[in-house]
Amino acid sequence: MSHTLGARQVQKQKTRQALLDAALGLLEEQSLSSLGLREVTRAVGVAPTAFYRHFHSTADLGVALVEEALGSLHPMIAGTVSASGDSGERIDRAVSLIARHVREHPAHIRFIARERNGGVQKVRAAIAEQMARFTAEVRTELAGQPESVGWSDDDLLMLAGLYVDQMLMTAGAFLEATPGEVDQVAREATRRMRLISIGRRHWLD
Amino acid sequence: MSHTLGARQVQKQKTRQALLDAALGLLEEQSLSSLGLREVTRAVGVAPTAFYRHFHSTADLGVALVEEALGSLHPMIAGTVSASGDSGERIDRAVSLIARHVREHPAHIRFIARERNGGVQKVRAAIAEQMARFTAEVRTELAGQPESVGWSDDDLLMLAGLYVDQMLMTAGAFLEATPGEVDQVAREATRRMRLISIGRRHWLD
DNA sequence: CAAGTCAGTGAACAACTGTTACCACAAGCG
DNA sequence: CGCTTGTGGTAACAGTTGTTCACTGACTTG
Repeated sequence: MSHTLGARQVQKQKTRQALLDAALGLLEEQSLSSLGLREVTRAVGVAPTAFYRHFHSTADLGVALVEEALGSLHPMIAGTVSASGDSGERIDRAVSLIARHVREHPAHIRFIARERNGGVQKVRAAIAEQMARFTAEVRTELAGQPESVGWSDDDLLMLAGLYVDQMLMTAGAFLEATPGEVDQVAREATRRMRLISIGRRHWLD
Repeated sequence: MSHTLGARQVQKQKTRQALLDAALGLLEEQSLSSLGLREVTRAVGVAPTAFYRHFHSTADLGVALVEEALGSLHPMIAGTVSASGDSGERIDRAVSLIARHVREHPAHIRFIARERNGGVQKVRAAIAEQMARFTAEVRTELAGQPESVGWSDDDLLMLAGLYVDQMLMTAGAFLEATPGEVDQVAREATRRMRLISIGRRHWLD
């Protein structure tokens, strides 16, 4: 979509990415509202003023982090819901996909879980918007399944929201779990999803 | 349980409560990890050093806030689950009880929702402990209901956790909702709870 | 190749932070 | 009553913060 950009832009993007990475690292032990601009630049090794070339404020950086963290989740969510097999197999597959994603990108999902109700309004809004997008995607995915005949659009959206929220909570539980607790978290999450699926099957009774 | 304590202790408790109240107010627009000790004392109108007479740090104050905020929730949760009537009536009652509690103590539940995944480890742990206690209470409450015959203890605990998490998420949704959206949030929460209840009814099939 | 653009630098600013040591003075107690 | 206890206040400390201004020098463009 864009022709090869000059060495100038490349270097700029590299610094910008370094700022994002450093911020994500620092946010493992604090919230965005306490993240200082100087703290980030110090971790990267650039002058504090360089920050302004990329972001207006740390809140702005937070919004960029939301895009980065949730952008990579779109394919996963889609793959989770549209998997083949019966209900039980799909749930197992979904839970292990979540576990893998948390293992590979812990800082990203920690950031989302933390700032979803965090102290920075713009970041909360950005996360809510992306989550609504997820929910809508899951809804259309669910709509194509045979179990969904006779469902109203509203009810499908409700079910999708329930699934999405449950996924994020499961991811958060994986994060806090010690290595020894991971299996138990997975089993609990599986049973929760199974109960929801059972509720889905009898919703129209 | 304690005999009337002297005017000394009374004044101390009053200051302590003022610090807690001021902190809760300040935390509506930021997270605990960015809350400064001086900020709190300034809001109360006492010297910064007075803070140390009551708390070691702002993290300590956060733990105290957890007790205050979740202590008042115990009776509500119990009343929610053990209400009389059929499943649908109990759900409606629970949702409106949540709505009322959010309306009356918005700062408390905002604090809990925010710091549940917040940047302060000790506060996260305190919230997790209280939530586990809630879940256990709901479990024993559920165990006494006729719908629970044949359920294993593990499955009851799973269901209780699902309910408790759903309640907190509903409370959080009420918080972010504009006055015009409140009714829609209530309806969505009701439908979610209903689906879970349906899943419960057919769990042993 | 000259001119201009712009990412990053360095110094300075006023304001703020947590923490310390020391003091004042009212309450509690022998 | 005198003595101790302990809440709260004052003053000062070394560091930190966000933001400004003028600057350098490598890249881009005409």
